[in-house]
Amino acid sequence: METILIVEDDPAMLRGLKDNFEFKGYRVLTAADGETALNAALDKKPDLIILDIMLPKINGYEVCRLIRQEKLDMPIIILTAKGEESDIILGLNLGADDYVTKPFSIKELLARAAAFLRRSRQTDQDVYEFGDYRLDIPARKFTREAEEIKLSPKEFKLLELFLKKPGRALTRDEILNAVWGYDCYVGPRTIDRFVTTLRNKIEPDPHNPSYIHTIREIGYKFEPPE
Amino acid sequence: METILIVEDDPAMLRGLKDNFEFKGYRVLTAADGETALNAALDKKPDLIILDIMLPKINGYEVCRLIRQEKLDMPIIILTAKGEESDIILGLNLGADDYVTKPFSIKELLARAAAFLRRSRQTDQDVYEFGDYRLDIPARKFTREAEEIKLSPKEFKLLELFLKKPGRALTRDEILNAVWGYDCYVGPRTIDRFVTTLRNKIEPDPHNPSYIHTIREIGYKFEPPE
DNA sequence: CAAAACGGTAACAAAACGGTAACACGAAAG
DNA sequence: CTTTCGTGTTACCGTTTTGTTACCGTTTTG
Repeated sequence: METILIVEDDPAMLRGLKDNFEFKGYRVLTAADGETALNAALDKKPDLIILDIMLPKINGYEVCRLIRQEKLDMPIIILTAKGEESDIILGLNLGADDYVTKPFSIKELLARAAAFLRRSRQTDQDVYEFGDYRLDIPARKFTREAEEIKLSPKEFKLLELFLKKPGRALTRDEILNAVWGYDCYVGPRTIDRFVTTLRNKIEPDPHNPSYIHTIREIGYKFEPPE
Repeated sequence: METILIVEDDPAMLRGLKDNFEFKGYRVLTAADGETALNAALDKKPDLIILDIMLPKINGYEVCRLIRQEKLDMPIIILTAKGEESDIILGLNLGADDYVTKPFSIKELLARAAAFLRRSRQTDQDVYEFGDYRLDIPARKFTREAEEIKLSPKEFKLLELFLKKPGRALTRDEILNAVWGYDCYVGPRTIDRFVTTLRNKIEPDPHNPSYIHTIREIGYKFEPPE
C-alpha cells in the first residue's frame, strides 16, 4: 500500500486531508510542523509528500530543501496560499514537483497525487529477465541463454504484460485491455489459447506451469523464479 | 552553451521551469503562446524545445507540426495534461520526440532533457562499417571491399538510419519520419519496397536476410554481424 | 455422486501482413 | 527531345498469425 505524508499545521485541515486520502486507500502519516515532517520523511520514506508552506519551526521550503539534500526523491506537492507566485517558483526551485494553491479542491489534490503515484509506480524497463530468459523490448527479442525464441506480436505483448506485472493475478479483462486493446471484442477463449502457446515456448513442463499460473475464475499470474 | 526553449502559458510554472533549467546551466528562452514560440524556434534555433500543448493562439500540436515543416529537427518534449494515449500518439506523429504528462516531476523532465541533449551532442559518426561494407556519410558513398555500390538518395538515408540505430526495432513511423520527413504522407507499402531494394543490394541471400530483419506489425531491425 | 463450470488444447479457416513484380509519373541527364 | 533514373502505388501471392470451435479432463457446486 502506498504511504503519503501530509504536513499541515491547521488541525482541521489536516484532519480533512487525512480522512480523504485514507478513504482512497492510502496509508497516511501526518506531521504538524517542519521538524516532525522531516523526521517522518527520512524515517518512513513515504511515496509522496503533501507539504504546506506555512509551518512552525522549520518552514515548508526548508523541509523541501532538506529532504532533497538527503537524496530522497519522492514527489512533493506543495500547498501555497493563493496567488503567491513567488512561493511557487521558490518551491519548484527547492525540489518540489507540483503546487496547489489554497483554497483548493480536494478532488484536484487527490487527482494530482494519484497521477504522481501512478507515474512512479510504472518505471518501464527496457529489458526484463527471469531465469535464463531475457526479453529485450527495444530490440523486440526474446532469448534463452543467447538462443532466440520467436514470438508472434500478440505473444510478445502478452509476455511483456506478464513481466511488467510480476506476481500479480491479472484478470481476463486486464489482459484483454492491455494486449488486444479497449475496443476489441474477441471470444472468451482466445486468451487461453495464447497462454497455451506461450507456455509451450517458455515452460519446462507446459502441463505443470512454473511461470504462468492459472487463477481459476480470474485469469493468469506470472511468477518469476526465486 | 545549450539553449532550451520553454513554451508554457502558466507564468508560475514557466518561471519554475526556467529557474530549474538555468540552474542546470542551460540558456533558457521562454514563450507563453504558440506564435511567440514558433518565431523563437525559427529565429533562435534552440537545441531543445519543451512544449506545453494547451496554448493560446496556436496549440502545441500545431507548433510542433510547423516546426517540423520548417525542417528543424531539434528534439521536442511535449507536456500534456491528458494522459490519453491518442494525444500522445498524435504528438509523436507530428514530430515530437518524447512526452511528459502533467503533473510531472521536475527531476524527470530535467533528466529527459539532459538525455536528449547528450544524444544530440555526440556528433554522429562520419563512417559506418559492418561486415565488408562501409558507408561513408560525408562522401555519400557505399562500398563493399573497395567496390562501390550505388544507392539512390532514399536508399542511402534508409541505410544510414539503420546503421545509426543498430539492433533496435524501428517502427514504420520512425522510419517514415527519419527518411521521408514528418509531414510526408506516402503509402504504407513504400517502406517495404525500399527495404526490398536495399536487401537486394546488401544481403547475400535477400530471401533470408541476415542484416535487415522484418519485425512483423512493427517495422524493421538492422542487426550488424557479431 | 452427478451436473455444471471452467480451463487446456488440437484443428481449422479466415484475416492480416509483408515480399515483390509491374507500372506510372515526373525529374534529371544525355 | 529522348532516355534514364528515382520514386511511389498497386495488385497478386505466399506465409504467418489469429480467433473460433469442439472435445476433453479437472475442479467446483448442489
